Amino acid sequence: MVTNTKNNHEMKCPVSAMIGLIGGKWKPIILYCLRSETRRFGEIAARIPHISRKVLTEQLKELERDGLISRQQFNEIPPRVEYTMSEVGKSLSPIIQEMEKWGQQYIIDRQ
Amino acid sequence: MVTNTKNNHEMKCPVSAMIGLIGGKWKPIILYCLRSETRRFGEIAARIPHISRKVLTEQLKELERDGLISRQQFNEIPPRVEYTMSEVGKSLSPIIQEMEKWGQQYIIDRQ
DNA sequence: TGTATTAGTTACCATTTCGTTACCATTATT
DNA sequence: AATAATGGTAACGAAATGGTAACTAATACA
Repeated sequence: MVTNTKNNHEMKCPVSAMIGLIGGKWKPIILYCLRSETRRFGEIAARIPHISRKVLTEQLKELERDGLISRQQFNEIPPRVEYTMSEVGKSLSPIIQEMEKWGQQYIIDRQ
Repeated sequence: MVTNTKNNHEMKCPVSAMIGLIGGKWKPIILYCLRSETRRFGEIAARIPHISRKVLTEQLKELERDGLISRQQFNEIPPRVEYTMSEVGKSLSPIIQEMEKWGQQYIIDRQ
């Protein structure tokens, strides 16, 4: 999945742009994890088995950079960082739900 | 999304599955190119500048394997091969349209 | 004979993405 | 003094993806 928008073609295709935002191996699951709850870094990691911290960090950074989630850091020891869906991220929910329905049906039909 | 429950986190997330089908650098553009017309290999290549024949072949094969398009080969010289959206592919159109609308708005808002 | 045409394939390389392991800073607790 | 807790980084490598250039088969046509 190509996520950045340096390529002109991709910049002009809104569908590619959107797939770039929510695609990749882990982003759908991360967004699902945050769909209705604010969560700490460690909570997300615990709820998504097999994701490495490095990749989780990277994906969260991208999601934040792209405005889909927001990150709040508390100056405590040990550190606390909370991630929350932004309004932009929430505006995606209906489409993601439709994608989910379609994907489920597709999986069933293909079996 | 059903992925990240403890018992079946091996199971693939339907949203990821769908993104896998239509994601990547060129598939959205290919699907757009075929949305209402049957087209020959060369026509698709001509309408998508900068795509290499190798990658176009690969992506068309995957789209066909996944049931989103169908391929019809005519035994002529020089060869003729036509690609058409399948019913499954067409059933994606409403979602892709929603993605397009959302993506357009996102691009506007981010400028 | 030589060239054009179509829909690819093959070999090879570059870039992107994903994964593993070890490590860090700071404080409270033992 | 050692350890645990949290939210990361750094170094490295493997795998997936994308790109380039050369090549192919079969026939029509000049």
